[in-house]
Amino acid sequence: MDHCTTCVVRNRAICSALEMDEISLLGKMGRHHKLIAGQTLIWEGEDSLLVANVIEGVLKLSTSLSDGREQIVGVVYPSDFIGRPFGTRVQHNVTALTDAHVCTFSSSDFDRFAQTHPQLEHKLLERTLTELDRTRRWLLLLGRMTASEKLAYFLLDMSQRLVRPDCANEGPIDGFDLPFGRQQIADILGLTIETVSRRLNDFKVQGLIAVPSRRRIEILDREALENITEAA
Amino acid sequence: MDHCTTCVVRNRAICSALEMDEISLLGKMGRHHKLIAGQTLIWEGEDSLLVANVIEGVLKLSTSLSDGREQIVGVVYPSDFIGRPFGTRVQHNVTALTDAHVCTFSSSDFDRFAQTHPQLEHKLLERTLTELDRTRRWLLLLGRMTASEKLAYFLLDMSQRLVRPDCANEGPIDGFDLPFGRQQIADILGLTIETVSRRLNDFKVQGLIAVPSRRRIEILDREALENITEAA
DNA sequence: GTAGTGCAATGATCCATGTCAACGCTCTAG
DNA sequence: CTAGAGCGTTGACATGGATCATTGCACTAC
Repeated sequence: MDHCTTCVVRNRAICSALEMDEISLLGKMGRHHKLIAGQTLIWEGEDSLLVANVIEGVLKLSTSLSDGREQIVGVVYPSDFIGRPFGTRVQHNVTALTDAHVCTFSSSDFDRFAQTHPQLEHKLLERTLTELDRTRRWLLLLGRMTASEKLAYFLLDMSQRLVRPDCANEGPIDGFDLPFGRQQIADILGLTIETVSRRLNDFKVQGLIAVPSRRRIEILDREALENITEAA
Repeated sequence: MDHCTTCVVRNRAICSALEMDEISLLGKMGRHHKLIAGQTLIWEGEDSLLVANVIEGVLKLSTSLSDGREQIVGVVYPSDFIGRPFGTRVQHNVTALTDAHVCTFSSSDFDRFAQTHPQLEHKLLERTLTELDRTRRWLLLLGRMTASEKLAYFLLDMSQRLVRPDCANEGPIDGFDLPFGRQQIADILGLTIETVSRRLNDFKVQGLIAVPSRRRIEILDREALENITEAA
């Protein structure tokens, strides 16, 4: 939680995300926060509007009903932005799934900065449109897919998104560690942990995947998983 | 489907949406299309990327699985934008729910225009962020709500969004005509028509709503509907 | 009027997923 | 070693919503 107005650590994530000169952006403003897995990001002050940029780690965005039912509505990775610029409050919780490092900006600082850097708005718009598309595909998943279809889609999606940054080679990988426990998978897919467990076991029995440890998944038959999502 | 390069009809919607001078935008480019209810907007050529602005009417964005299951992933109203600027293909169908009037721009024209008008990008970003928020709340609905909760939420949402443009007075209205048939309500909420029909009837019996005709809804007990969505 | 068409409502049954409860791993602390 | 906590798995059972089939109601065409 070290406040740093003159930001020593170069914010590589934000710069590479925006394809901008590092120096122009940095040392500007921004508070760096380290979060440990499970910790929720507090939008300090309750009425101070914030925007944040993920530097390291994976975080979830979630909403709940008053009786405790929870739905994860977004998962953010390094270089992604969280929050609502331009004066609207964000209305979901932000929780670290792994240890994480984020950089927050007050909404007013951010807006002021955006005005002088049209490239920022452009990049942000592109990313927001991409996120909207992703979220809309998610609607199809939640509204119309069976548990098996949801899980197959989820596993394939993860195999694309969890590509290690150090492996520059593109393309999905067949073995990966989920940043999620069973409860979180359930909260993403709109299921219960029991159903997640059972359908995952089905896949295992059918030889489509291997689960060598709690969070490790190995895809053995990608094509079969694709067939499950695409029709049924 | 009259092509109009020098656009005579002033595109009020797009201008008011952007809070820009009408003249600056118009006569630029843009093809006007009239769609009749049920008609699907064809992104002509299949590889020409388009952006569109709704001038009049209500349209749905939908995706389907190969076996016919359909999920509506967005509903757009006058002044809303459809499509993906910046060179990505849009991946859902756009269908008119009422007779509609849209104005389309080639993606390249639109992008070129956007570069010289940073306000356009700004407004577009604001709208996209709002739409993303709305879509994320929809995830909660599809993933975690029961049929009754979904319907109550839907009715309340409609009562806010279907405010006639001529009624300048803000606030939700208690009687309105849905631009949807039962099947479309089902496709929005991830239900079947039968369930929609049954739960709607429950509300009727309980005196929460009246349904004087197929598409007309009158909310009699708003508070009760709110209680249904917010907890249960 | 009748016939036909397109939706919506209702009824009977089924099944996928939720619910509740028990059990089993694995890791840590002592 | 044992105790306990935290997850994940498995089993038995309940149920909300889907499915299938029928009926009803407007509206149009003739």
